[in-house]
Amino acid sequence: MQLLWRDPAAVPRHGPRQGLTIDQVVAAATALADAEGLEAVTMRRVAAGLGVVPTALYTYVSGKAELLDLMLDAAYARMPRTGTYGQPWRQRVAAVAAENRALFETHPWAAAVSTVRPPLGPGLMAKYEHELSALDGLGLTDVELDAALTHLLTFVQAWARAAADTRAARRESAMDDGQWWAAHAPLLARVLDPRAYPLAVRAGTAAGTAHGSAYSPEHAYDFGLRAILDGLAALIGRRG
Amino acid sequence: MQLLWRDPAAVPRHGPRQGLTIDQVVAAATALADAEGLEAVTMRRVAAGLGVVPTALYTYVSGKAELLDLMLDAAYARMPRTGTYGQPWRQRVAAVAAENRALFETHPWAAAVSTVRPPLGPGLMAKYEHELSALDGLGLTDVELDAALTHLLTFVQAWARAAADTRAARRESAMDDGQWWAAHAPLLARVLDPRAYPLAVRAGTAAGTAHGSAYSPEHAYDFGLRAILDGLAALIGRRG
DNA sequence: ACGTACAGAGTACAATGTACAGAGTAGTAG
DNA sequence: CTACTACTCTGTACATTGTACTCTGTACGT
Repeated sequence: MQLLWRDPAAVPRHGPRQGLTIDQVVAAATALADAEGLEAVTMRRVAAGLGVVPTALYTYVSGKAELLDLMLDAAYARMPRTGTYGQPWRQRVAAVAAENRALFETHPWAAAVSTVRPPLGPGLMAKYEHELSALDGLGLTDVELDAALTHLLTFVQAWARAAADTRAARRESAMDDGQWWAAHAPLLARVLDPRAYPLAVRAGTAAGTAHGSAYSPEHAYDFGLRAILDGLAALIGRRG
Repeated sequence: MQLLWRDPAAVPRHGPRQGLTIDQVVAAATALADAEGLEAVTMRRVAAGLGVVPTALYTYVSGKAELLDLMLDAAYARMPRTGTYGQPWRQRVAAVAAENRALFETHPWAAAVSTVRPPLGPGLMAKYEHELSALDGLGLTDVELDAALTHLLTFVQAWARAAADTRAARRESAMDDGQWWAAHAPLLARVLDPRAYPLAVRAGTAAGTAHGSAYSPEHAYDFGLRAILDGLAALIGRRG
């Protein structure tokens, strides 16, 4: 908490100056996560990137969990915030979703770190304030405002996790969807009886041929965002 | 894949009989995950629970990832499937959501394991077939059917993860929300200026006092499910 | 009966987060 | 100016993880 806000009451008075800054540590860890994923962020590698011994990092952060908090809040703080004042509300809300989607595309690791009881730092506060403003003036109560935003953000994060998992599965199996299907087709043909699973085979085939794979992040995002906007419209209609 | 479907072509012909069955291994791992969470599921502890040396498990599964696949498919297979034939569609869809919510309440670890390119086993197929039937007959195309179900399941899983994170945060900080707030209030009061973050402070306070904490899983579920049903209603209205 | 293919035991290794002890440094109190 | 104290950074150490490898013994097919 004190670190998140860079609380000046927390700077030490005695001893040698620190050779690095918290921001350098956070930046090094973020660069590593961007380049090689969250699992590459080990205390040893972050330290090596800074020319320092692993345990030296513990004078900057209390542990790895706190480092992740700081990374996330810093990423929030850097998010570009589209000005959408005066635009129709569906566009404003879609812009919020797009900003979060862009965050997860720049920093795929951000989707993987937890978000409940999140790092209550300046980055998150600025983000929250900005995103609430996109939903303001629709006649919702304050509680509904918060719930609607949470619902939207939950969707975008879940989508980003699914998209990242898709990429990871593709990479680690070293097959594209066609190869995967070819490898498993014999067993599946024997076992996926259309009489036992009529709807599943029908819908699965339809979705598969429409998207070229079992799961299409692109289509899921478009469908999901539209559904959420329609759901929000119903709430607004009830209130306004 | 062969293991998921218990392919009889995969049973060995020579050598000693296996002292255990795959199902015993999966059951032991599941029991461990239910009781102590996914991080307690180590090959060593699963093996110890079965009275066997860790590396003996590798004659049953090819690695930990496959074990998790088997656990998930088995959990899918055990899910009770509510018969909702003839009920209004909103009730049918809500029942699907409730079944998945119940799954994640019985097996919190299930929310944490990935779901894209999922274990295409008998449990998943039966689940998929059952859940599609709840959405059938609404005038949606097959692709929309699949997308709508995916959207709903993504929501329930994301909610379950958030709920689990909430519980975990509470446990590991060893504070309830009141204590947490009391511990951080001085700094937050200094730093959360209502003039800098007017909407955030207003909506955050409103949500916090309404739910007794920053995030209420219960409220998020009710709000989210309603929003999704409303969004689906709009799609159905457009089609039907 | 015998060789082959398998089950399970034991050992081993690299990687992780971080606790702990020691050496050196810079402010502050006397 | 000196001594103390609080601090930074280093190095070593440990428990824990998944799993590769080797070895011993077993039971089926010929």
